[in-house]
Amino acid sequence: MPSSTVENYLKRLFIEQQKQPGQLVQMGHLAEAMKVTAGTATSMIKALADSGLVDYEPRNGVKLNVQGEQLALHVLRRHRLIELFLVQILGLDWAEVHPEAEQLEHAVSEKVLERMDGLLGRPNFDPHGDPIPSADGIIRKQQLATLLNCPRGQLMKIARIVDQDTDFLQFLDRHALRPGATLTLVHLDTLADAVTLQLGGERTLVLGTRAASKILVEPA
Amino acid sequence: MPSSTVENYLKRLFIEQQKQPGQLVQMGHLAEAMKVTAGTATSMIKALADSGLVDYEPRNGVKLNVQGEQLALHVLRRHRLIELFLVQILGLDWAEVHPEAEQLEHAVSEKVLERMDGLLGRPNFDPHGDPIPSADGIIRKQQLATLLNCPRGQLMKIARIVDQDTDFLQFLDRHALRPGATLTLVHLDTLADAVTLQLGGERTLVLGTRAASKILVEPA
DNA sequence: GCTATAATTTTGATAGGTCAAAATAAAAAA
DNA sequence: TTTTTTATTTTGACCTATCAAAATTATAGC
Repeated sequence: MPSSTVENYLKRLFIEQQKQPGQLVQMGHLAEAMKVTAGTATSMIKALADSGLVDYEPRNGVKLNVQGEQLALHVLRRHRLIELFLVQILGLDWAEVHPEAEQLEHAVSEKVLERMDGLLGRPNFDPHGDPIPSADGIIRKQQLATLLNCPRGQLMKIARIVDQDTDFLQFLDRHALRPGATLTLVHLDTLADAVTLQLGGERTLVLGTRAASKILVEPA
Repeated sequence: MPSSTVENYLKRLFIEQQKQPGQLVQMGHLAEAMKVTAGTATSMIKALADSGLVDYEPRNGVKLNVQGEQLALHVLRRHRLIELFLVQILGLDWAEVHPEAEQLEHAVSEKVLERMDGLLGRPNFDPHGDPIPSADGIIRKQQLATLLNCPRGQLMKIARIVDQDTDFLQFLDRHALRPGATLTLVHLDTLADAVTLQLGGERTLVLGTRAASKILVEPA
């Protein structure tokens, strides 16, 4: 049974790999994401390689192998189902469930997870719009636009927020920018590094491109 | 923040202390209950004493001090609320929730626990009839008879089962012996070391005194 | 092609928990 | 009271996960 540390490394590797498909994850990058020193990451990755969960190319980088990826998807499933459970059943705020789920994902048994899944009606997405991997480790790839590359002047629906920082999510929430909400991209100003959004009823909002790129949308 | 190991030691100490009020808990006893070697228990207890959570008398035994007891009650509260949550909300079997709660009790935040408590309607007892300590660490002492010292021939109600072994609990469940069920003590045979019970509708059941002593009852 | 810089790996230490086995102390028996 | 048995504590070792700092290797600049 993998320790929660191992589960965290695998989950992190999966997420970093998704950001740069096909490439190896650099040690420094992983170390920073895990908030450990580079040396710690190296020794951990060597251990994971010995356990047959990752392919490690010294001085080059690391990636999950098939087995590691299955495990990572499993952890991700737990995490996301728990997030939805905390919102839907316990009424927590979607902006704050991430750290809670971070703890619980290592303590919830298969049986309990299965009950949660049933109670929630076998959901496909968590409160941030992230897809929930199926029990057999399949995750639907989404083709979503960001607020930077979506058509202008067209009504769009927020499908997903790809950031778990509570403060950022609460900021979005205060402007009613949550998955499911609709909005229109009015203007993209590359020089000012900003996008102007039309929200419901006259309200407009300007976001920097860094923030805007974290909001994924689809045609409403 | 106490580690889950520390929480487990404190909880165990509280439970063992309750069995023999006023007395110190012996190292060997504690070690056995924690399923560690005696040496491990000794060094752990010394660490707890240094942290100011227990009073330790070398070669004599150990007991929780006020601070340790508060912490233990807090852990116990988490454990028991979670057990009830698993039964009431997720529909798990009362006989099997103990090990699940054992994991979850270290991962659930105050906020989540508070939501569970609200959703369950501020309950006072867990699925085994064990009292749930209040948020400020107060636990109601119960004065309950066992099936060995309760009045004969009188209809009694099961109030509590003081054993967490899944197999034993499932055995009881198969005979509909759960908290809330009623029964009558027909006969206590000290020589045969057995009690005869009258269950609903003609059914009788004979239990050894060891098992019978784990079933606490009150007048129906 | 060399050197300066940046990233990675190694090394030596530490902390929390654990065990096996040796040492010690207390309790029971003789 | 002396011996034997039993319980407890100590010692030395191990494993996982971590860090700081030193050593190594790549990369980029010149």
